[in-house]
Amino acid sequence: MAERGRPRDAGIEGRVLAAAAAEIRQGGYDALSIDRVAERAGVAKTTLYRRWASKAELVVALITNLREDVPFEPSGSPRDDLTALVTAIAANLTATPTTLIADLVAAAAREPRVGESVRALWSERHRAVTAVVANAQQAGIVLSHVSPAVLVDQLVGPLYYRLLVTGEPLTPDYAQTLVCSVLGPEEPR
Amino acid sequence: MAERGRPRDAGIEGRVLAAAAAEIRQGGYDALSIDRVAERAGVAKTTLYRRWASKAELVVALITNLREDVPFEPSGSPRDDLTALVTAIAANLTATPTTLIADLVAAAAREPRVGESVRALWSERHRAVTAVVANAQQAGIVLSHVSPAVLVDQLVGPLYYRLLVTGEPLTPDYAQTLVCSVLGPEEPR
DNA sequence: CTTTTTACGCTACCGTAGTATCGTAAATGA
DNA sequence: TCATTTACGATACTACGGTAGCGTAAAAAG
Repeated sequence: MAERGRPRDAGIEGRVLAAAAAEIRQGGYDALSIDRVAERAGVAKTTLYRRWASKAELVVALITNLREDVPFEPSGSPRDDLTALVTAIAANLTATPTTLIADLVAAAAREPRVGESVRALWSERHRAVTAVVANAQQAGIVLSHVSPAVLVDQLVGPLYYRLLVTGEPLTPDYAQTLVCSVLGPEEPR
Repeated sequence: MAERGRPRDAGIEGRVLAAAAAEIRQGGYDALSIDRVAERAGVAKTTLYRRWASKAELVVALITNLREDVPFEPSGSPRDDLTALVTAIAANLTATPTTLIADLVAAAAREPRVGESVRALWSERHRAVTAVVANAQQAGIVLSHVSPAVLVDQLVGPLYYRLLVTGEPLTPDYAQTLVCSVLGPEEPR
């Protein structure tokens, strides 16, 4: 059962990811050069490619590592929950350089493995939003007969559309408007 | 007023675009090699770069050229119009290789000039959808108080979101569901 | 100790996008 | 005719992502 050959150097992965993080932080996806990352980490390029199949996979691993899980507890008010979730996603998108997201999306479309990783990255939040929408619908707050999955697409999709296609900014205001459009106008208390 | 130096060879642009179209048609964005396009068109690479600043700009010019304007006449029924428009956009997106769209989006995020071109490409349809939504809202068919621009984002954004992020297919059914979600359930006649 | 297996570094290599330089061709203006 | 200006082709170059091959180091199995 034990490993047969020479064991992998345990420090390499961390050093490479640290070097990659330092590079990508100041210049985005394009500025991250595999040669430079390898040199900075004191590692041969071939060794780097033994761990990650492509630059895109390295970046995905990097993002996955940097990601802090935003804990989400339902507050009882679906409207507040949805607003918080959508706003958080929007904030996360604006905090990340657009070119990085775009290049990641492009890599996901090109390489199936990267696509899976990217989708796994977002599935957690996607599920959270879906759950809140489904609850709101069952509670009668959402009047639409449309399935929660579609409503989620209409909450989150516009964020990506604005970011990647129209280039318009993602203000907190906009996130709230999206929620209002799905839930209906806020009722006065 | 007349041009001063040696005039540009009028046939080059067409030959290059034809060669590029032939290459991109069988392999997408990545398969399009500038060197091969230049060789195929019988043109020096430097001449090619004198006309298009980057591979992305060449591809944008290519798409712009290939694009046929889909004429749209309002039918009087906003629901039918919206369904037709959204379905047409979805069909157009699925007909184009996803990697091509993704790479174009990535190039748009990287190079401002490409971004303008890409946005100009879609602005026409975007305006058409906006006009229909605004009319429907004024006619009282759409009950939402949300601005037409946001509703348009919620109609079109999910298409891109599915295509580029979640990877789910864009069925005609889905387009109709999006319209129903915005307009409310269809009323029986 | 010897064989086998895996990891590593190194060098060389391929195809790519894009740039720089240079000689030359084709036009205009004096 | 001659200088100027622009376009073109050709060559060489840089930096990049990614691959192949080789010698060697470190472990386990015999």
